[in-house]
Amino acid sequence: MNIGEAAKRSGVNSKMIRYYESIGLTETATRQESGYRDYSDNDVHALRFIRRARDLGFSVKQIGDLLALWRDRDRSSADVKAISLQHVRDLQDKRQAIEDMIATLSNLAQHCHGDGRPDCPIIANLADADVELREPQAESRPSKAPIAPLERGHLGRTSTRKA
Amino acid sequence: MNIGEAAKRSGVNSKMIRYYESIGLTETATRQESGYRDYSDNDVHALRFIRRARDLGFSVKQIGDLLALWRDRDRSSADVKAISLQHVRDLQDKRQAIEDMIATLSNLAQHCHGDGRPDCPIIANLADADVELREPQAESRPSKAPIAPLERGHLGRTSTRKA
DNA sequence: ATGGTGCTTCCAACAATGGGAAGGTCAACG
DNA sequence: CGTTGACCTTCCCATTGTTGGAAGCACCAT
Repeated sequence: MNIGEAAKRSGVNSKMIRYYESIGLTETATRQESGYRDYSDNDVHALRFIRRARDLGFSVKQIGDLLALWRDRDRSSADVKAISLQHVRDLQDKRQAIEDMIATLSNLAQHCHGDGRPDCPIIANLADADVELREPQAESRPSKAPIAPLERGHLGRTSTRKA
Repeated sequence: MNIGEAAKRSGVNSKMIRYYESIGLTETATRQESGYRDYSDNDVHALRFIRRARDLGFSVKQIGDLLALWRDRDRSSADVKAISLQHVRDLQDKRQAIEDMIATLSNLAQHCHGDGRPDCPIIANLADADVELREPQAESRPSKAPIAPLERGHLGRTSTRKA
């Protein structure tokens, strides 16, 4: 079948199918006489495997490892589990980083009037991390908590970075 | 002061400082007679502002907006709050996506022996989403839950994508 | 003057994806 | 038969934010 059909059936679009081939994630597709790439049901199956793994947030590199294990009938399930659990830990780290950001920013936003006046604790905090927040609108809170850490370093960005 | 010193004081490295200038996020730095960029305490302040915003996961585009508001003494805090709350929503979406992945993958991993045997529900699920999991090791659970959704589409990847 | 460090610019790469141009193929239709 | 339109091919470019390097000046200390 043509690449378009394979794309439709696998849920991976043509562009990506060619890309995955180009980086060696999938085997080099056989060609029809026309020069068109030719795909079998088996190929579609592999593409679906890739798509599912991508949906689970696996990197292309990890998927390569998983594909190798998939093809290896003698693999040990421990190998697969190790990759997966490592990925789960990566995801948990990301989640934590995001949650920290949400907490800090929500806290700041909560203390921002959000009206026409220029005073804004969010801006003030970005400009100078030492600023403290005034007490919230109408809540029982110690009011003097020096807000979130937001010190230096650490992995603020969500993007995957080189380990 | 030289760029290296500004980098040290702001927590933004030289490479990034030049980059931020090149994309117009910061103003064009004045030059010393040597041709070296020259930075004032004020510039360092702005760079710190940028770093904090990056730590909170704001995109460069958003930071540009926040910087404009920072410089505008007549800004309304509502504008700042709007940007921030939108960002919080973006972060929450990301967190949700990640949590879904964690849930699915943890579930699969939990059902994987992780020993030398080749049977592995993780691989099986990637290969064919219809496979069902056998009952867990030793837990009270309905055992027949057709595992996580992981249907098609949606935003599986964590990376920021064009809206 | 010589070395080492810091600065300059420019170019490339990463990951994963999308957009588009320029051209060849195929099937269907008049 | 010819043309149209949908599909395929390769190749290049853009994205986002960051890092790496190379080649070439500037500065400071010995």
